[in-house]
Amino acid sequence: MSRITMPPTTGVTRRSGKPTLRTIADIAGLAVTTISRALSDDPVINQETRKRVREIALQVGYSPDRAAQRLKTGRTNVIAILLESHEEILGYGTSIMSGIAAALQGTTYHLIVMPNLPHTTNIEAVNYIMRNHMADGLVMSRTEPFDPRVRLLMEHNFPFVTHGRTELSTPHPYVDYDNFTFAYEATKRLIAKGRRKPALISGPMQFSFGSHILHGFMTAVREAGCAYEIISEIDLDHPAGAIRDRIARRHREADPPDAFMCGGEVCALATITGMSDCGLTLGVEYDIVAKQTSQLLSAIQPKVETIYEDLTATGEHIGRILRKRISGETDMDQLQMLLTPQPPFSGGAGK
Amino acid sequence: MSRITMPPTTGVTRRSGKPTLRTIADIAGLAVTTISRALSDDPVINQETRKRVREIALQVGYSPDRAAQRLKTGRTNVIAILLESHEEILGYGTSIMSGIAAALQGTTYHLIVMPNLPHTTNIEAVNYIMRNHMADGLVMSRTEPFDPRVRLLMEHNFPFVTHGRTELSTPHPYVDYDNFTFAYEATKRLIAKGRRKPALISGPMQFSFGSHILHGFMTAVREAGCAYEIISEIDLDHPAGAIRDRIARRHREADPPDAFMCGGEVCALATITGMSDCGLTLGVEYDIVAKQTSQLLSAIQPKVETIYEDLTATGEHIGRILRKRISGETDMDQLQMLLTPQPPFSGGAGK
DNA sequence: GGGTTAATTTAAAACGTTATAAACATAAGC
DNA sequence: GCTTATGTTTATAACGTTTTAAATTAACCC
Repeated sequence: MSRITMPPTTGVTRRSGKPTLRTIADIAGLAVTTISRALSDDPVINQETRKRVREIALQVGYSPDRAAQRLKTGRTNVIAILLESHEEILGYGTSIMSGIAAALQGTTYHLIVMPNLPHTTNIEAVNYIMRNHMADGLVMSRTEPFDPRVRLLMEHNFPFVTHGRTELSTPHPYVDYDNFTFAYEATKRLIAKGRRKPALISGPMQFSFGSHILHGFMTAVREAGCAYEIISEIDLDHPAGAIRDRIARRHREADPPDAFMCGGEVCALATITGMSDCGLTLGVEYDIVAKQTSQLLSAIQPKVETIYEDLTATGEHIGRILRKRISGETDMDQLQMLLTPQPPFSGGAGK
Repeated sequence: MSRITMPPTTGVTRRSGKPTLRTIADIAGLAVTTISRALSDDPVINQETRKRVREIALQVGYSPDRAAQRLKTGRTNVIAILLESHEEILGYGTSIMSGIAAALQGTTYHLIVMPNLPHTTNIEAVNYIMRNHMADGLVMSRTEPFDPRVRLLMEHNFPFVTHGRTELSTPHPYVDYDNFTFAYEATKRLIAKGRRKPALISGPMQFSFGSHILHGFMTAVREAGCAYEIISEIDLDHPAGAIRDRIARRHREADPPDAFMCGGEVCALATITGMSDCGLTLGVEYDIVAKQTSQLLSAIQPKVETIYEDLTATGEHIGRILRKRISGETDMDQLQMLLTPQPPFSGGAGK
């Protein structure tokens, strides 16, 4: 019996035209292993060989098979973002995603969307992603002070970045907008305009940003020693119609506010409409300062003063930080970022 | 030399705790192949065996390794959506994505986002996705009458669904909103209110929906035999500020329009503001009919009449049709869908 | 010129799955 | 008791990559 072994199937009959490492190996007359190492620029491979292999790869239009890499290495090269349904307004989700995608541009990472469907809880989605290794890292928003998702992720040492801080004792990667300073400065502006009684339409209190806004607002009104009000029954998550009605109703009761601190553009528009229902004019009988995340409000209602939050930039930071975290960074100073509202305040970003 | 072969590594020492087919095989005392077939409910496997294997799988929390499946079968189980940067407003992208994700719920498909970064052309992104087999199917919006992306995809027989129709001679899968009927009925409403000269703020003409809107508008004004105007210099893609300024400027010139057909909520708000700059009141000196895609406009300005387009439902249809297409459906009647504006018009959906 | 070391390349195995073809019982036909 | 059929299970190979360990070549030293 002949002992001569035929070489394994040579790269002639592939199932599709797509070039693989073997294609390059056949052309270069080298082994598949060598090609693999050359392309990952392993210094153990001769400098010249590496160059030649790179050139052939470029020429045949090689790009590595993600499934094979993932199977072998256990890394998915995927970043997942948990999308919430009430983020559909004014492009919050899309802006953040564009930013993340921009930060991922030029890397091997792809962005996949895990929408939070009504009947799935958030924590289930997180569990699912971890258990099935759907991604190498995760992005979440709407963090709660003692967010159970964050706890779970940290327990499993799974890389993630939150948009928003928590109050958990163990530090974790985050990117956040300084909503305290935003609310503080916004409220001070209302008071500086000579308004007597500013009112707050707050974020939902179960989320961190809600209490940051509240805290900023309260600090400003206490410093000024003026009257204030926290509008009851509604928050930023309520539909515009509900906010509008509530504001109008409030005005018809005793001692109404004459200034509003709004955490979002929709909220500001709804407030203006509610006041207008009562015959009041913005800039005359009352003022508003709002957070701006798109170009809509300032174009429609320039009389609303705004403080800008750049969500696309936020997304870029999130993407960059998540990459750092995945590649092993543990120094929290490198993994946390607090974005300060822009001028006329303390301009620029940085922790 | 002994000819006895040791059985291949048994599933005792895995690299992680994650159960695989081998885990189940070891427990059941069957071969890996059998498990694979049993789980795919292959009738060649004994009914009882199938049941037993399913139970074990459930018990150990098995879920198949997507990378391995993908490597073996060549199918990615991924749907990609091409995201455009100007879709960031009012949650267009997020709504569509939620809808698609809902249609994908319960299947093995994941949704990945391919953002169209400024320096990448759309056609490059399509090419990239096809060449690298990044997905089994693609979703695109903002179709042009002779969309080169659609041509390319059809040439390669790559499954896709567009949001919007083309005028290409070869039919292809799409989901579209009937913008002709929308514009026609909207314009008729303006005329029915006794308005003398309706004006159109059109979509960008390079896109199919722009010309559908124009056509609907023109049909209505010609039937009525009334004066009309197509506002020059701006379209729906312009920022709210630009639309506002243009509308105000136009009003100060000769023979201004007294009614507006707006293709979007932002456009309607900008128009109202522009007119308000000239001291005019909606519902008194002029009227607007607009397309509604969120709850914002109707809450803020109930005096604007709207016709609703449900983008999440659109996304669901897109998802369902793409699945059909991927699983081999070729009957175009099953793969095309035109959504008709809701009551008081011809209500309901259907081609 | 044998022995050691360094530089470079390579063979073989493995990741978890599925497709192909073969093996194994059991029953039926004559 | 031999084939033929049928129902059920299995071994083997393959998808394209990376990792481990081994092989090959070149260079250098006494």
